[in-house]
Amino acid sequence: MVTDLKHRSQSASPAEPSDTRGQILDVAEQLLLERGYAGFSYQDIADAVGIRKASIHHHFAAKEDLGAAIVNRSRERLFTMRGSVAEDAAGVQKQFDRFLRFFEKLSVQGDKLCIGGRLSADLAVLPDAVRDPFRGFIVDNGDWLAELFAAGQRYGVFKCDAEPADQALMFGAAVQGAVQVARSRGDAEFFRRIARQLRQQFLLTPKQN
Amino acid sequence: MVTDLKHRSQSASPAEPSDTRGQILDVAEQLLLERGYAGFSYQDIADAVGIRKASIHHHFAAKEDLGAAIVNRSRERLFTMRGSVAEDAAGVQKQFDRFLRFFEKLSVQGDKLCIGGRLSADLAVLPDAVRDPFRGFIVDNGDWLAELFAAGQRYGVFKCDAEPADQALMFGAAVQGAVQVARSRGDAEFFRRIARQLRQQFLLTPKQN
DNA sequence: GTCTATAGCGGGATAGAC
DNA sequence: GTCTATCCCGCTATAGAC
Repeated sequence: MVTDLKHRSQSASPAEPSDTRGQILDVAEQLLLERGYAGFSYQDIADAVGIRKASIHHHFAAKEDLGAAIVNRSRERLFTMRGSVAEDAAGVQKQFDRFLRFFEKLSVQGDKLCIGGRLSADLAVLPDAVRDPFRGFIVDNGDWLAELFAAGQRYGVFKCDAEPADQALMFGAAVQGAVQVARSRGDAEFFRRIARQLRQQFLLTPKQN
Repeated sequence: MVTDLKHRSQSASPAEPSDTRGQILDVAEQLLLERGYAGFSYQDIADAVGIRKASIHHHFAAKEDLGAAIVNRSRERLFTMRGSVAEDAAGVQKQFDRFLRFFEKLSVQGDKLCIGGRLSADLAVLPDAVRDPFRGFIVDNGDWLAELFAAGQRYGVFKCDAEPADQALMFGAAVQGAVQVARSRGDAEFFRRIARQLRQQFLLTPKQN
């Protein structure tokens, strides 16, 4: 279950101009994904939102509170967006597709990593208050992928040549690595090539696109 | 060709106690892989080597010089370690294995990323003097993997169900992602599971191990 | 809830003695 | 080649007026 959060209403980005807390959260998340946890400052956020950096402390007393809030929001977002694993072939295939497309969009829209890849790279410089919820996020995500692959084999969507849990693990790693490779080569086309390859590798009836 | 470097003799770690420059380079590389480019300081290095931080500037005037030196050394090391792509089945299989094992060792020995994953995550906060040689490193590595997979199909080591260049891309991404996943879950066993999966996926005759 | 002002720290970098 | 001492900067965080 997802931890209960006070500010559920701000889950959907972007926040309204009147919602300062939401704006801070949105801006901080973008900066985090682009530059890493140590790579953005309250000053950067203040400039983007149009307030003074001291004011941010009113909404997030310490930076680690802000970091934890970003992680918790992502976790909640993931949870509601993907829903439970479907119980028929068409549904599973759709979820598989949506998953891939989510990362493709990230990769295309520029210089960002997904929150998983980002914080996993920052792990050594993360305060406990951020690292702990992040670990939960990672486990959540892995469990869901394993379920998806199990269902996919059951309903004849995926090839059955290995343990679904191991396939899910490899698939997750490949997607994460693909985002990175595409970014470091400065060319989103690399992500698409890898995605096509993954579809051929795992799906019994891969679509063309 | 690898750019000519003045200090080739320090390529093999660890450096002797008398070789201060080499020691700085070794320590800095470890810190970089663990914490990222912005996550380590001249002070950290000074403490580990047992000198004052001002002394480091004598060997590396600015931090970006140190960063560039680490990248260039890694590039050179990769270049000599792997050699040219073999021209027979046994040789290719051995190189494929060595490649996987290199990352497995990284993953097992603890809290580190490979230099590719590390700097690719730090890309947005990297000075040009570090980013440029790093991009060269990435391209080098991708080219070599593509050659390896082409040879592997030619000599019947790998399965032939796709363009070798695309397979190489996906393989590289999966390995990179696997290092990250294993690290963020704090369990090197995940890397081994993914590695086994990759062998089954690509090799015609995967070894048991 | 936002502001000005400032404390306190650690970063990279430099000057100059030895 | 290493040292001490110092500069200047940007960071997180706090105090207190409005």
